[in-house]
Amino acid sequence: MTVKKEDFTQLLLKWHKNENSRAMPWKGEKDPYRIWLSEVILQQTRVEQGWAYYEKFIAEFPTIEDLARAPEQKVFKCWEGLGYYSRCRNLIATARKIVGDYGGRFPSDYESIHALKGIGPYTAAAIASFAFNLPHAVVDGNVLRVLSRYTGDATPIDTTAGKKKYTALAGELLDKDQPGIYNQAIMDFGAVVCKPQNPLCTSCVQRKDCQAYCTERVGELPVKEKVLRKRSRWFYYFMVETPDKKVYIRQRQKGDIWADLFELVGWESEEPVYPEDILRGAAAGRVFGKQSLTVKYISKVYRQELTHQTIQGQFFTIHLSHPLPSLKGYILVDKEKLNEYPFPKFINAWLKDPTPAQSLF
DNA sequence: AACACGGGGTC
DNA sequence: GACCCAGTGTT
Repeated sequence: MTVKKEDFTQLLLKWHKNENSRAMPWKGEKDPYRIWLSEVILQQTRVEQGWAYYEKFIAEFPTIEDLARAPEQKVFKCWEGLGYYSRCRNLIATARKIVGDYGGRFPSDYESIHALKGIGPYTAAAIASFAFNLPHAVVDGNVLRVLSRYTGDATPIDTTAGKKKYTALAGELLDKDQPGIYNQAIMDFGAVVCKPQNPLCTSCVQRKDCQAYCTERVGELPVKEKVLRKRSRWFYYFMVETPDKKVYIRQRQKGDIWADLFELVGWESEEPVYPEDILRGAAAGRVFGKQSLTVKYISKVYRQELTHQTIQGQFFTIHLSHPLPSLKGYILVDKEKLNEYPFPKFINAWLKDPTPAQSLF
């Protein structure tokens, strides 16, 4: 499929200039630090959702030096609730690398930018074009959708072959005299006009040459190959409180969901478990031994839907008569200071509003 | 190439 | 409930 670049690109730029009123705090930004920060926040994240986080990060860490020297936990606390927490870990690592190895100055060529942690082809192209005016075309979900529809191409966008094909086309269509403007324009166009659902085809400036529109296949494009599979997980957590109002928490390790965030004492099950069985089970015995403990509350069943998982679980409030002699891997912190630690949304839902007892059999 | 990784909006 | 969002890293 060949595309007349002069048509597509010129119409796109004209639309951007005359009809695109989408405003964002980082638009037109030239500081590579701010561009980078906004792009990482926006990976797989809607502009509306990332907006407040960007403002918070800029206020808290105005420069890359501020970010590089900040305690990790403080940065994670700022990221709390945004999801995909490896982005935060890589953000910290890259800030420290740039400050340590590049004297605080962002590298200014595509390959060096791409080599940084948390920066893939999309983010590297965004930074290269927005900050350094380099001719690299961004390929995000918007671009894939726009190009698939415009060319009427049913090649799946979530395959290696598809990405390669659309990336090549994106590079051809790029206006190399103003790559930043062009990249901004095509992403806004995808978000505002060529939307996933109910695109604004009847008023679209590209409709005359849009193959999907002309052949009435807009609703069928782009094509995705992979089917989403969901897994169910159950988490049973204990707020184990000592007489002096301290509780046990630990940091989750990498390799699973919520890496680097904190969690309460607890364990996971592949199947739902009755509260009675949780408390009677061997695992509870290993944790609490013969210690006399009081179960103050058992929460309702909390549930959270994620893209690839359904999380369910319950929270037990336990009061100890004496602190446990040792609880390997856990730290003991003041209950009042729990809000200084980043927790998954699932746990925060209960921490912020602990539902009182169900039955205390 | 396939899969894991959050949370939220829209229909 | 299904799909998608200014994707990246690991295996």
